[in-house]
Amino acid sequence: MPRDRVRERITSLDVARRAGVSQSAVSRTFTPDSSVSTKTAEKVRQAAAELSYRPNILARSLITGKSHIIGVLVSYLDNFFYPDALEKLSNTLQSHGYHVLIFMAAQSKNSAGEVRQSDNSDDAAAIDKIVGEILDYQVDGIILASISLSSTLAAQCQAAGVPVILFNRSQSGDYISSVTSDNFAGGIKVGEYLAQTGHKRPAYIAGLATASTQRDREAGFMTALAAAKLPLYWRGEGHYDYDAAARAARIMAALDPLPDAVFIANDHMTFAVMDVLRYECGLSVPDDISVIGYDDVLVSSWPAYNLTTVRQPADEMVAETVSLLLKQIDEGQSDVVRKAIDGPLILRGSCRTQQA
Amino acid sequence: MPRDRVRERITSLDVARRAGVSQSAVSRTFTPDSSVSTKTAEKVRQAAAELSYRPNILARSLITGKSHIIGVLVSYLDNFFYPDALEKLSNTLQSHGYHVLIFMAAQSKNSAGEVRQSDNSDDAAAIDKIVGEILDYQVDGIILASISLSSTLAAQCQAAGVPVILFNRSQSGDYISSVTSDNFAGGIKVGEYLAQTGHKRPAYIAGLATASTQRDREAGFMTALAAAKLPLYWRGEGHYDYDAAARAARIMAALDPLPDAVFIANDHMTFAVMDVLRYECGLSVPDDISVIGYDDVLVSSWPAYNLTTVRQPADEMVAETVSLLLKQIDEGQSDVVRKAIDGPLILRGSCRTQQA
DNA sequence: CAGACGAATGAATACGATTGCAAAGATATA
DNA sequence: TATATCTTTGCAATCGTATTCATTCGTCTG
Repeated sequence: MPRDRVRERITSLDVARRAGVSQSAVSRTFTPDSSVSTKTAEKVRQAAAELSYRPNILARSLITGKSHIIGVLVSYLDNFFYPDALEKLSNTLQSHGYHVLIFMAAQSKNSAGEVRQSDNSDDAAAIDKIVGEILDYQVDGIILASISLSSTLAAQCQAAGVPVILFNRSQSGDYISSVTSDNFAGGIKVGEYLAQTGHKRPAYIAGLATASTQRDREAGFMTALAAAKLPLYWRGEGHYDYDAAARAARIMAALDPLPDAVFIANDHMTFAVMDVLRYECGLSVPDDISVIGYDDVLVSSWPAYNLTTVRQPADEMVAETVSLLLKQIDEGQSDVVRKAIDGPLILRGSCRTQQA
Repeated sequence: MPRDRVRERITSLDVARRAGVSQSAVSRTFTPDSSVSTKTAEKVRQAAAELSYRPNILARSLITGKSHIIGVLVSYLDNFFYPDALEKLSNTLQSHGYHVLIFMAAQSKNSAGEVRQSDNSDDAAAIDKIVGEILDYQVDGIILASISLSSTLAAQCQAAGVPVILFNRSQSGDYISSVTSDNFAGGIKVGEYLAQTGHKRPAYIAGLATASTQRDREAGFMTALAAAKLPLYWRGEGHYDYDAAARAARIMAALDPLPDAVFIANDHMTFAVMDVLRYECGLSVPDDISVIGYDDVLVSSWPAYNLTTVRQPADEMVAETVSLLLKQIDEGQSDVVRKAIDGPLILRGSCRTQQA
């Protein structure tokens, strides 16, 4: 038996009538720091409970101009760093009275297993389109995770008075605030550590060419190698993609002599590399080759990989992102901030610690 | 230099003035299937573009009663099945013109590493509170991923005319629609397969006791074992938690004789079990013990685990969830549907395939 | 007890759109 | 050309709430 098609909503006016007060009184009861006597507030709460009334946030937003919604745009979630960050972002914002409207930038990988290219110019239009949709929802702020923004759209957000923060990516040209780990310093730590531990033939497998994280990590790494007078022995590209990294690893494994260490631009690719080295090539990590990754996602600490890696301090990055965003919301557009948070090199078992 | 604190919004009225038409005309231009001549529509689009005007969705929702927002409540994201499902849900809904407002039910795990208990009665109140918040946003529908709902709140959603769908969990008592894999059938497949392949001492590590997935998988497994006249050799509990599963595995590994096979209620726990067996106990999988999981998340196919497991068909589950939800939204509350989608047993290398 | 002052209240308006309605315009038919 | 029919168009009401303003109420002080 079909139920009422349209259930009429209970409004503040209904509550007002039942409580024998004005609609204003109802509104004030549910608005903090408003002038209501405890007596009428009590009557209103009583009536509201009986009718199971709850204020309509959308109507409220229309008046106040604040939706308490934050738009979060994420390109993909298969790198475990992002679900973790998203969970923390959502929880933190939730505790501040905000909520996350989530948008995905990329389709899932196509069946041919082609490299994902979420940063190229083709997709830039798609990103802009989605950011437009986000703005339609009158969000109070936008967080872009591992995604860049065209300058025209950045300007549009600015014009709309909506603060934008880049999470885990930075953009030098435009004036957008960003929060990242200190990728350059992280790269340096890896380079220095490989030099200290006596590695002689270091290799590098790069991430997505357009990503600032990739550029900075590699630049730091190369800087440290140069300081140690260690030439880079080999370089491959993995585009931050598991399958692409696996292909790069196969090429690397065919080198003679083999590199004695490889730094890979993130953990997600590193899993692919280790799998290929161990299970396709029969090599041992770290006896035949040392492996270092970047991110320190949860899986990296599992014994199957036991990965030496640079930690991205997700908690701090999220805390910083949220506090920055809320500050910009409260104070209006303020100065552009580029925060890079330092993370430690976590020593585990995938990298040889002694001179060979 | 600080910018305008409050940038005045551009409304349909501004556009109307610039285009020399009425405000209604502007609204109609942006409302499909409305009566506007192409000539005025063109003028309006032109003016809108010049002012970079976009309709305010919140205001529109207030009138139409449809927010095009779907509230999605998720308990945690560290089991890889959920980020994957969330990504697919968001993409699918996005392609239908809806967007996902995400809510997290559980805090991140506490530092003591205690078992997460997102289904117990303490948290039930928290869930209800969050669902209340979701309703405040006038969502058009709610999807609960691996979360149950109190009957009082279920009634409240029904009263509010908001359809609710349980994803990957079902609830027999109340009248809420749900979409799951066919967990009972999956359990049977595992039991039959272990029997066929000549295993004699099967063990089981359970998930969260209150979860329907746990109950159904175990029930199916036990049914198949009984049919094959195989007694269950040992049973442990892992609460769908990595660390708890690791503890269970340590207990199991101390048994003499060792079980010759273990079915674990999901892949996430299975990784913990395999890590303990291999790297703490020096056992070989599957030579010393066969291991079968449930979910077939991405990591399960990686060579490091190469897991024999029952696949949960995420694509189909998501497609079914969305189509069911949209149907209920369009047609008003309709009959309660409980969909259980069959998934295959994926044979990989973690389970012995021959008689011992 | 009169006067003053702050708190509490309700009426009215605004937020930015959609939409029913009636008038006006365009097109077709006789 | 006059009439009928179908499209366009603008006016005005509406969605559910916050908030200004004027008013009333209560309390305190001299």
